[in-house]
Amino acid sequence: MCAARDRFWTTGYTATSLDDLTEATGLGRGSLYGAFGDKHALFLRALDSYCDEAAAAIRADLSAAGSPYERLAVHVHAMAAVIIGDTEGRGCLMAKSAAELAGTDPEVARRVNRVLTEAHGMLTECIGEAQRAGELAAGHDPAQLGSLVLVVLRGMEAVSRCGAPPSVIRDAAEQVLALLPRPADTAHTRATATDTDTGTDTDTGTGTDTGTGTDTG
Amino acid sequence: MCAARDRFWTTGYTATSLDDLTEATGLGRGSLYGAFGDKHALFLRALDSYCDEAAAAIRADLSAAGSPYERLAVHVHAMAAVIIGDTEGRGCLMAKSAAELAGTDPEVARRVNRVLTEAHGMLTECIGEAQRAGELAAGHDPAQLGSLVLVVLRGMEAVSRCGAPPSVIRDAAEQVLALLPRPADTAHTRATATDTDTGTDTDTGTGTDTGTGTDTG
DNA sequence: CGCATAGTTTACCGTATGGTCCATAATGGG
DNA sequence: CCCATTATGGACCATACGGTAAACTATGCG
Repeated sequence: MCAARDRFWTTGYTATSLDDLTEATGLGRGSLYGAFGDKHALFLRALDSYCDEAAAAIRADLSAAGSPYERLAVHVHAMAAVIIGDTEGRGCLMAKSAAELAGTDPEVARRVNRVLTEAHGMLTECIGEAQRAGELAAGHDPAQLGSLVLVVLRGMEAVSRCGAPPSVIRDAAEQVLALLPRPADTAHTRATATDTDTGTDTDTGTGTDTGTGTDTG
Repeated sequence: MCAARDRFWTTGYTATSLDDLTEATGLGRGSLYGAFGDKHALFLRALDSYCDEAAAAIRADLSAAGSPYERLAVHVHAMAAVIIGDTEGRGCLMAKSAAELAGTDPEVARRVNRVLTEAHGMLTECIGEAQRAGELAAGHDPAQLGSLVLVVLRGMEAVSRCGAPPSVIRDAAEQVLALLPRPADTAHTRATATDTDTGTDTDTGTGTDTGTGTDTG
């Protein structure tokens, strides 16, 4: 089924034919129908698999060792690195499926929305923890900041698909982390902390999490 | 050709058949081929039209009356309002085309990239002006902040297509504007300015620019 | 071993697809 | 008016499409 998923990922649902799928999987038509029912059901299975992995990767990043803010920064930089490293321009199956099908296929829309909602929840939780730990300023709604980070993560993927150079993606990742509000009593150290964090997290993200985040696209 | 564009916009390129196009346009097949050459050429014409309008709408927003920061805020809120108002979930033809075709069709990739690059330039220019006018803090690279705003704009569209509720889009728009760095000597008035701007710009964006931005999707 | 069941391959099906071609209609110029 | 050219509609084309059915192969049980 991984071969089928990859084919849908590269070519899109509508433009992937049954001949494409038999070729990719090495199975005959009857076998594909026997195992999966029909093209649409196979596609949903592939999408489910991808979405599960994407959610798990986010969860892993945001549950890892380190302080809440560090985890958040590692995740954002890892996502940026994955997007930048996607030199074949395949993008993200979830986003591409949403673009192609969410308006006409409620099954796709529902699956994609589930992952997005889950991601928003995890980001919000992590930001809330960072606030309680004193890494980020309290007094801002963590769900609102979570919305911003979520939108940036999705936006990096979207601009990459539109041919944006790596610098745009890297800059957006760095800037959103740098601009999250710090506690007021560290206002003077803010510039220093920003520089330190940027350097540290960029390196960590690139080296540690590229593999984990590969499937997130 | 507007009818053809709308059909491609709703259904996607591959899934829109020639029968769909003859129905939408009221023209026979021979006429469509006579006027446009083939399906792909018609699609590129539709995409060109859409991209030109999108770029013009951004230009209009960022060239309008008002201070540079106000213009930026108006644009971001207008885009958020358009996205939130897209209750049919049609999304943005440019983004959907990039998702469906940019990986396999260089003509599409080039067109989409042109608009994105142009938008980045306009945002960067506007942010630079806001810095020189003292509305935003100097000392940050305007291109980097432009990247962030661009990514947020594209990300709002992307999450909307994934079924995000209006609050996520609204919050992301408000937060990115609120978090752009202010001049250091207005740090105390920052909270006040943020509240004032949020209220003013939300209203202005909804009322003034919804129409202009409609085509941006 | 034989038999029943499940899995597989592949030819075939009816329908859909983008594009072509031709008869007809519309338009403009002499 | 007539004639030449262009535009149009729609029938038709060859090919592609998702799905089905039948023949064959593999597997497990008595």
